[in-house]
Amino acid sequence: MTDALDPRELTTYFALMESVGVLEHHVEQQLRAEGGISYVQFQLLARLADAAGPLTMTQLADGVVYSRSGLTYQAGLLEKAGLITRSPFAEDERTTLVTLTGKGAELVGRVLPGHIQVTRRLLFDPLSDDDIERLGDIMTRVRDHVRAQPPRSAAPRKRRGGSGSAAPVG
Amino acid sequence: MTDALDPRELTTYFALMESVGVLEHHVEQQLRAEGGISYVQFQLLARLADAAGPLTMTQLADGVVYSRSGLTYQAGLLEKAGLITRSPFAEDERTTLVTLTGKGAELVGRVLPGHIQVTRRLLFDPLSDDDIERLGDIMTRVRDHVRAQPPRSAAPRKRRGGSGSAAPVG
DNA sequence: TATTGTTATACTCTATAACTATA
DNA sequence: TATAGTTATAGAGTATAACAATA
Repeated sequence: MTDALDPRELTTYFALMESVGVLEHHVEQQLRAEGGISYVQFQLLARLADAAGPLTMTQLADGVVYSRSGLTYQAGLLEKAGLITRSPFAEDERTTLVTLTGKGAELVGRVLPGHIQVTRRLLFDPLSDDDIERLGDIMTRVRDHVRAQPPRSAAPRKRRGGSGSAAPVG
Repeated sequence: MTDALDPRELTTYFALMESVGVLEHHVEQQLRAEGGISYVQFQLLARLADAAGPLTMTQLADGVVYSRSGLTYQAGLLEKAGLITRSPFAEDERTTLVTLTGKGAELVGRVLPGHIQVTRRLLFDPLSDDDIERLGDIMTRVRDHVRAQPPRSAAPRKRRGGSGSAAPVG
């Protein structure tokens, strides 16, 4: 449990977070303008498109939305907009299955090219093919690692840690 | 302007965004619990700590907050909490200088070790030293690239693009 | 008892536009 | 005219807790 702050790690971390923050902001604007959806909504739709079949609410949420209620809220919006449908799952009646509609798939297809363009312009432009491959390799490993991490996203923690929490600023 | 979707780029991009999303969420929780601040607030304080001197509001915001009002809001909270002070700048009286207080510096110092720990556990654990160095190199280039990008963050765009915008989901 | 999902509610945060003041 | 910052306000999004229903 070394506390020493490796400056190389710190630099890497801050560059990563700032870059992704700016990228995400630009991507949000593109999605909002061309598709009328937020980035979270895009992630949910894209995940369904990728799955090529229905997902349960929990599967859908994992790594995207971090509270059950937030997920229900987003699913409600997407359903109201006709982009997904929700239906019961006979084999486990607690579960809700989420299916991408044709309209939803169409929206993903319509929005993706511009999305890619923004990503190219901001993220890939200054990188070589080798950089991209290496970055993909690294981040795939990180993603698998964080996915394997104990605290499941949609399952809220119960415990309130022994040392208490600091007084909030807001 | 190629629209073709290079699958390698897409994989890289999605892995990057999901990883950082999860990392940011964990970091938010750590900051909230140990320091009572949000990630945006941490970024602002850390930027001031790094600058080792006052910054203007605009310099402070760049790449962190994307609207002037959002910045004023956050600065208001931080000032109320005694973590920063705002003062006029004699050489340009439109400008507000933001200074980190001792309490603010103390908070950054107090929160940083746990912050690093979370980052290590989620981001750096599955990476080799060489990966980290390469990732740092890549993301530093990307950060410099996005910083150089035309649309300055705190300066809102005026134009409303010719093709109009899509109907919002919400 | 644990898990899946929904609802109600309170709160945080962001963005838009209108405004002030200085360059 | 353009830039720096503030204010008011409205809207989106998130989290907590209480709830119902199934495993």
